[in-house]
Amino acid sequence: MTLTTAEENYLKAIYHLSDGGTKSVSTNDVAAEMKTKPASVSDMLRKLGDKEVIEYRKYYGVNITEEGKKRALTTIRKHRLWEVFLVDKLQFAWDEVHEVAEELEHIQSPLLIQRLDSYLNFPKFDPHGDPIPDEYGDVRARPRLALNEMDIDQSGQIVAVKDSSAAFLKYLDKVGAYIGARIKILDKVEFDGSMEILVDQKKTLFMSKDVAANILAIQS
Amino acid sequence: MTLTTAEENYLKAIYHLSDGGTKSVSTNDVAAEMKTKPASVSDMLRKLGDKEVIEYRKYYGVNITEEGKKRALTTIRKHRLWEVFLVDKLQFAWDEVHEVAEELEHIQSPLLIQRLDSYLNFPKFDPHGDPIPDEYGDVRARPRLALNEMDIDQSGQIVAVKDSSAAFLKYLDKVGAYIGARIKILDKVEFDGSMEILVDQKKTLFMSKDVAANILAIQS
DNA sequence: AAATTAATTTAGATATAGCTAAAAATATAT
DNA sequence: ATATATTTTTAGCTATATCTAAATTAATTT
Ligand SMILES: [Mn+2]
Ligand SMILES: [Mn+2]
Ligand SMILES: [Mn+2]
Ligand SMILES: [Mn+2]
Repeated sequence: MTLTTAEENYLKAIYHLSDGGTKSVSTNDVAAEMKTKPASVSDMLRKLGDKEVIEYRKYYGVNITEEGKKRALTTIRKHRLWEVFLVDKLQFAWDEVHEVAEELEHIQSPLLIQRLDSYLNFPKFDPHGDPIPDEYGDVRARPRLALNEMDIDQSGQIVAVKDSSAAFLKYLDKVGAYIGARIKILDKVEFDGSMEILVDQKKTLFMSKDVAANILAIQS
Repeated sequence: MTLTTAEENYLKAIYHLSDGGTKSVSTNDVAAEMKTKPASVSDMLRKLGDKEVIEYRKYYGVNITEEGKKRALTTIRKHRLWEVFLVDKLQFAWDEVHEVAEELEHIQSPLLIQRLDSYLNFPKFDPHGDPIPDEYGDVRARPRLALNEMDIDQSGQIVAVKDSSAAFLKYLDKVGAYIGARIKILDKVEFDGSMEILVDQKKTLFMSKDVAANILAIQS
């Protein structure tokens, strides 16, 4: 059973919204994520249910099936491999890749993806620090926590961003935060949750709680 | 005015059938090329006419406009650049690239194509010897002639194939004919037009007129 | 010139993917 | 328990891209 481009996009959204298939997802949530109307989502959920990639009970939201999870992970794998290609080989900035990858992920050719993976040297993470599922859909997820969840004096390393929007990534570029940077929490303001962070043992950075919540790190 | 994927594919077909816009093209010819029905073509020609990429007079076939030519050449440029990428970087065989390129050519991102071109070192020809239009749509076409048009004792170099089907390309691989090979016509059989060709000064190759007609060379 | 054949278009389907407006079901508050 | 609010679905419409069958136009014979 093949999925159309629209169906693949919906399935990927459902996979993300359900936290990898662990929660059920509402029609309205899908509509918001897909920037479309609930009425259109209802139609699509019926179709995805017929194709057995989701379990759909009218009025009670959807759960992704094992088959659906596998399909979604294939699309996510393709999306992230293309992002690596664009950044590593074509010198795209990390804030320029998402939209193009959103198209490239729908190209149908298992050989292409296998060769691309090998050409890129089997990368494990995309330019935003998100893990790339292997060809069987296995994701080796690292334990990550948002900067605003870290305590004063804790050290770590930035490994990913939660928000991949161009606006956010450009802001990170500007202030000098990047994936791989070593960080230490210097201060947390009780009042508004804003933070002071030491980057690479030399640069001090002030950020709002909102920004901190979108930067993920591993502790060391 | 943006074109849909289907419209881009039709326009490319019309461009090829019209020999680069020099001849008008019939509905039936387009239907055959697109492996679809004349009725579907009539519908599409009306749409392409509305978008002014072709000039459409009912019952009298179509001519591609300047704007249409420009659009078609952009799609052809993208198709051929992707073919080079697949062969040069991902080790695809020249008979494996066409279908994937047929999808990749529709990815919308001028930056992507500009970067891809540069990454591939501004190739002038695709893996089948077809010229790659530059970003302004200019094609520097070499004078080429089919092997069956060459005379005994003439020498030259294979520069392209007319037929890019996997079946034909695999056959060429098997007999050892490839783009860049130096050739000399040893014999032509009057009766059926079949030929005897010397490849790279060492290997003798027998081929039917049909095969010879699909191999293009420059004389030397 | 009329008849026949070939090419092309139109009419009326189907399938996908979206929309708005109205109806229905579920959840929440009084 | 009833009323109200929220969520979700259905109905009906639009647009794209295909199809088959019927109608129309153009080209070719006789
Ligand atoms: Mn997508
Ligand atoms: Mn990413
Ligand atoms: Mn195509
Ligand atoms: Mn080619």
